[in-house]
This record gives sequence, C-alpha cells and structure tokens, in this order.
Amino acid sequence: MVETTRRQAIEDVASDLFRERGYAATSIRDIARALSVQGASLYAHVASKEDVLWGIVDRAATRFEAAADRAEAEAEARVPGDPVEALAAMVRAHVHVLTSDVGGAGVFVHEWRALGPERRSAILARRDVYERRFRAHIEDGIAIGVFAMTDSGLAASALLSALNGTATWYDPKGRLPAPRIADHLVDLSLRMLGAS
Amino acid sequence: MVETTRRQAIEDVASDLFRERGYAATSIRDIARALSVQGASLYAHVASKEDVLWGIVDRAATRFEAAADRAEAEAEARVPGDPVEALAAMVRAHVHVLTSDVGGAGVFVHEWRALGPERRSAILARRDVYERRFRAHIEDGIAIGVFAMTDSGLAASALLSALNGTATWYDPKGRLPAPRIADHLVDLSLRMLGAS
DNA sequence: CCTACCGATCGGTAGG
DNA sequence: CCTACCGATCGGTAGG
Repeated sequence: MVETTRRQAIEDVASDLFRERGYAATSIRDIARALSVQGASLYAHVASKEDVLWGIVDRAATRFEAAADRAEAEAEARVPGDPVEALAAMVRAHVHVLTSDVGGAGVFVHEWRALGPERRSAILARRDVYERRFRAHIEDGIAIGVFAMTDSGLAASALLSALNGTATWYDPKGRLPAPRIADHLVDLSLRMLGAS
Repeated sequence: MVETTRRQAIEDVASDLFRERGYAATSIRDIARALSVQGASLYAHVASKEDVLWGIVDRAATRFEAAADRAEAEAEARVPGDPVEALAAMVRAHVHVLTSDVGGAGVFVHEWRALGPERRSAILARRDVYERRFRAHIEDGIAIGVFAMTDSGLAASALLSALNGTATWYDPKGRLPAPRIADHLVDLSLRMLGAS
C-alpha cells in the first residue's frame, strides 16, 4: 500500500504539470523535483513516463464512466424514461468529475494524443462510447419531442466540448463555486438542445 | 517574396504537425523532413522553433479578429442594433476561420501554452478581448430581453469552447461540409442563449 | 531513494 | 540548402 500511495502522489503531481505545460514539455525530472527526489528515483514506482500518463488518463476515464453510470441510474430511478432528466444528470456528473479533479480531467481531455498507438486508440474508443451515451439521450429526446430536431452527433460533440472547456479555465478559488458552474452548464446544455 | 513563401510553407507544414502531435512533441527535424530538407536548413528562414509557433498563432489570431470585424460590420449594416444577428454572424465567422484552416486554428486553440511568457500573455490578452466581444453581444441581448438571463461570462466561455471543439474533430473530407456545420453551430449557439 | 552514467535526440550555430 | 558539429537535456538503467 505504500507503493500505491507513492504512485498516487506521483500521478497527482504529474497531473498538474501535464495540465499546465503538456506531457511532452514536462520531464521526469520536473515531476521528481516537485516531489523533492531525484529523477531516477521515480523508476522505483513507475515503469515509464508514458505509464504515468496512462495511469492518470485511465483513472479519469474510469471516473467519468462511473459518474455517468450513477447519474443514469439515479435519473431513471427518479423519473423513469425521461431523456431531459437523464441528460441533465449526465451533464451534472460530467462537470462534477471535471471540477473535483481538474488536473486529471484536464489531462484526460487534452493529453491523450501523447499516448502510444494502442493505448491511444483504447482511450479514443472509450471516449466514443461515453459520447454515444450523451447522443443516445439526445436522440431519445428528439424522438419524443422534448428536444428540438438537430444533428445528434454534432450536438453531442458541441455539448461535451462546451463542458470540457471548464477544465481549461476552472479555478477552485475562482469567482463561481463548482456547484453553481454545474447549474449554469445544465441550463445552457438543456437550452442548447431546445428542451421545452 | 521567396522567403515569405518559404516561411509560409514551413508554417503550413508545422501547423499540421503541431496540431496532430503538439508543439513540444514535434521537432525541427520533423518539420524539415516533411519539407524534404535538412533540419538545420530551416534556420535560413526562421529564427527559432518558437518563432514558427508564434507565426502560426499570431496569424490565426489575426484571422479570427478580422473575421469578427467583418461579421459585426455586416450584421450591423443588415439589421442595426440586433444582438441576435450580431452573435449569429460572429459564430458563423468563427466557425469559418476554424474550418478553413484547421491546422492554424487548432494550434491557436491548443498550443498557446508553449509560447514564452511575454508572447503567451500577449495572446491571452487578445483571446480575452475577442471573447469579450461575444460576451458583449450576449449582455446586450439579455438587456433587451432577446436572450435568457444567464452568467454572460460563463456563457461566452461555454459557447467558444463548443465552437473550438470543431478544431479537434473537423475533417474536410468528413460527413458534414463546413457550411452545414456552421449552420448547426449557429442554431445550437442561439438556442443555448435562449434566443426567442 | 541515491549516485553515476548510457545512448539518443534536441534546438541551434559555423562555415560553406 | 548542405555537412559537420556544439552543449544541453531527455528517458531510462545499473548497482548500491
């Protein structure tokens, strides 16, 4: 468990650095310096630099997926078969993951290109599945007339881009607290889809 | 003029590479290889690698600004003092710049962090001014009741993030032609703001 | 977790 | 635009 903890500390520090400067512009020695150890010492805990990136990205992806699972289940329990309710819950969950771990989520959003070919396509496939869940609710809503007719694929992309932008500008010590940001983004999202 | 042309060819090739792999992950030799010359030969045309990035980013910023100028002027000429018209024109102009130069615009959107401190803050200041123009139209629209009441700053950020996402997924040979994408994004944007 | 070190690659210069 | 080369830094390993 000591190693798990140490590994987590490495990924936490790396998340912030990768988010600020990007993966390629951050060296193993930068990460080590932030932890007050020598660069080579990190290799007792991680196999490679890309391994650190993968740990961060995989963890963030898992958090987004789990939050969406819970959001869909709770929305379905509260108001069964309502696409508006489901989409609102998914948006709120997505923003919560973003704001509760800006480092990890920001790296997930922007730095997946730095992964090797197989991990990169694995994460793209997961992102695709995730985006389709939003699209499915949009299509359900269009079908029953609670959302305006639109290109559901483009709408889902635009929606997630709007939400993900939060990872770039969100500041925990900023003007708006995270729950207010989530409220606003839920409103903007539903309006964007023409929710009645 | 030969040099201007050559310089432009370097920036064009670099735009695509920076967009795909990121600035830090692209070497001067990568750019040179795409032009079938030796790495050192590029230094007859550019002062430094950051100089290439700056050329791309500055040019893209200028295109966004000029397109917004024209859009505002034309909207004002067509329907004076209408925030909805003005905002729709700005969105359309923004998407046009994005889709007509995915490389340059994509680098502008994502790689400004790689600039040195002074150029980085210069470009952030220009981005801020540009975003404020969107925000001003949003506030005008709220004031006269054609847009729903909302946090104008957050709405402007979310709107531009939604549009900028296009730079990530847009493919000139893709399913939707650029003008259709612009149409959809104008619709989504106006709806998001609650345009009556 | 450290020191010592590796081969490779980087941005960039000199001199033609 | 080329060859030849520079000092610095990179990710990573060996051996303790």
